Amino acid sequence: MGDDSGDSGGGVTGDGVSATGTVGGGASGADSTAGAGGAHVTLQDVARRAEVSLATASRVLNGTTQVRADLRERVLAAASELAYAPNAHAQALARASSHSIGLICHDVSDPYFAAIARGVTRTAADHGLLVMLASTFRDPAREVDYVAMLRAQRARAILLIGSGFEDREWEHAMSAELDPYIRTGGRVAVLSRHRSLRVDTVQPENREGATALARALLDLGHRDFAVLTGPRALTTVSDRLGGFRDALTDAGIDLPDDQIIEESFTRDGGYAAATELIRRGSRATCVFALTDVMAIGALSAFRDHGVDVPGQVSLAGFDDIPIVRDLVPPLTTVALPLEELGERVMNLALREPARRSRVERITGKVVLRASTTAPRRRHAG
Amino acid sequence: MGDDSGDSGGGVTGDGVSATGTVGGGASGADSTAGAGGAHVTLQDVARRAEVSLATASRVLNGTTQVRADLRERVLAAASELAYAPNAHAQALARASSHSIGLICHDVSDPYFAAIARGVTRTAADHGLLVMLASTFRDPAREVDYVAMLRAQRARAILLIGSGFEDREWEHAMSAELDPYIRTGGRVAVLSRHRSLRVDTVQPENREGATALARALLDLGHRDFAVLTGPRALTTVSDRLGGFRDALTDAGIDLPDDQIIEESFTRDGGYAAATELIRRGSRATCVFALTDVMAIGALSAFRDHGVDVPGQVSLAGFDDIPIVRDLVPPLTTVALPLEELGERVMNLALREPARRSRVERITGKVVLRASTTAPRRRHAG
DNA sequence: GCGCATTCTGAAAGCGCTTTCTGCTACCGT
DNA sequence: ACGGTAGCAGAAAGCGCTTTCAGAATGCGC
Repeated sequence: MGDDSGDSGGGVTGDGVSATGTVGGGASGADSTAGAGGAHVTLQDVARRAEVSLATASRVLNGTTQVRADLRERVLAAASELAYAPNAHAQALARASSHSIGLICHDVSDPYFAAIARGVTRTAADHGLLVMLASTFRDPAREVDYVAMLRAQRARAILLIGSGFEDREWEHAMSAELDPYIRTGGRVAVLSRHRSLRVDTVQPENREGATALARALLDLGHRDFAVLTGPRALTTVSDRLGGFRDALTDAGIDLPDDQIIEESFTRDGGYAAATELIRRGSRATCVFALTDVMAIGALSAFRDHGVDVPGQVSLAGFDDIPIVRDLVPPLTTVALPLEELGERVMNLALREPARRSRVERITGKVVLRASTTAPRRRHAG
Repeated sequence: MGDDSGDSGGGVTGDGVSATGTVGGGASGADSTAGAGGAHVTLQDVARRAEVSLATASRVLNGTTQVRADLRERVLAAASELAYAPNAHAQALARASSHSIGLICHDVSDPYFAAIARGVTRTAADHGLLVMLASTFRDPAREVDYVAMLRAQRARAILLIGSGFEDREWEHAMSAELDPYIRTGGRVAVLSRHRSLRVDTVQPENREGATALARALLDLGHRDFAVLTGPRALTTVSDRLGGFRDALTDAGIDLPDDQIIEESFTRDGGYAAATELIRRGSRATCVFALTDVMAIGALSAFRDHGVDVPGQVSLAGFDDIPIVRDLVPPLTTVALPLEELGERVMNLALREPARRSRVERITGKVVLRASTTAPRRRHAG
């Protein structure tokens, strides 16, 4: 009875399946038991077959208490012969706790979220947790709905990965869901700034990152800038835009409103914004796209319109999603350790709740690549 | 009693929260009820507060039966005042069905899976379902474990998105989990070919797609090919490689074994494979990477080693992940409607189970882009 | 060989919800 | 005004599991 079935936590039988072979008997598989539209095998069935009580069967499968070796064997054998799978709902109900966590992001297929989700799922797996993934497709209302669903699921933790909205009504609705969840022991952690949510936070230093980027671009000699931005209501937008603008102001440089183009936070949004910029005949020598994803779209737009990057205009992004290394030219950006961000926010949610909310600040690192150079000549208006 | 709270399905209270204001009383919010580490609000609590029976409260919240208007009001009010969230586990237990589906892929952060996951989550959301996402990180054992977990969760359906493994032991272990799941009413749908799994399938025509691609490349004038491939045990690999090779063979052209480089199915795998190809001094004028993701790595490797694409060597991929439009040069590939694939596999799983497993074949479309041209000159060994 | 401490097993009470099943009230036709 | 029939509320029996509690079996010391 050494180290076998050290089955920590999960209670998943899985590994027992192939052990069936050790049971002497005939070749009768599981098929001798259940018919076509068979009902679920319950712990009761297992107990009956092993000729033990329900309690004993439960104890064996959970390793709660020591159980006499022969009974133990019988239960394990019965469970695997019947291909028993515990009903997680019944377990969750009886134990008043579940093995899943909720992850809410804007869009899984966005490389930014995908990278973070990777960190989250990996970490969750290390703890035997299952991730319930929700994509809001950038609809605030849907975000609230999902929190309600996850609350109903008694998710052990809820992770909000998307940027917060600066919107009174939304904040109110969100709090109305989150507060009772937290009050009953739910854990919440968010990535990026959420104005009014008093929860544990992993906070990329968007403002500082954008400032540092602006300085680096100023150092390259740029004086005329344009910014491709997402919806103003997102905290990420106001932080990055604010930090960038402030750095310019400090350097005595103005960022005219007509050089700030607002579009959706997507590749196509970036494409549209850059196209609009070209249409307006911008004199900017350097364009800052608030996210790499937008920058990718912008890069293609410039290429399609015969604007050379960085020859005619320099382009910078933010996030350092993996793909930007492979672009031509490789993109200057503010690097965030995305996968680690996911890992941290997961760990934060798993840690003992603190008296007051914790904030982990993550510093972005400016990475200058070939998409930015010193301005050669004015980009003719 | 018109169209308000038409609360179809979900039973999520959410929207009721702000209605609290209509109750005349004092400013006492929910805080008058629960303390700090408060217990969960149960339906019983709601019923008590509304002075109705448990059954009535349940009926109101589910819209099962008509309930007298005043009682109905009282229940709704009580629920929102208490910020009641039904316990999904208890519901799942009582109803013997749940609102979640399982999605198993290799790695969410791979654009191929991310795009498919997007289609799946969108479709799932349309049906009020929550997606439990599992990334196996390409570990077959983990894949089986996840099926066990999802089975325990009584997921309404399990979607296997990754390629199947051609491995007896794995197939056996997988069937051992899947068979009982299906037998008890679980729905399983897979994307890509799984040799021994008799389940509903959305099947991209990998073989045919690769054949068509090969023909197109032959038409361009290429005669010397190399292939960058993933692990041979994946059905996707054997199908695409097989189809490609067959087309060459039909044209009387040999694909030497040393021109087939096996690496992991990732961007870095593609990079490594292309680097190895260069090291070997290949005379291939055209390289086929079995996936776009590998092709992206290969493209960067060629660039880093000063090999011009398509000048010195043409490069083609497979899948048409969104980003390939933005590469330089844009990648020739076999386009698969990825998001639609996710949608289809989800719908397949949701449809009434059929007597025998259905197979939806999806034809890939060869898209020639700038990464392939006619061979100019032999790529010097 | 007896009493007591020590395991280990089994019976049973929930966990929070749905859903019969039963019983009531109120309304209809005549 | 009366029987009949909807229509609706409440009691209670589960759903499948965990876990206390009490009881049975084992081992020990003396």
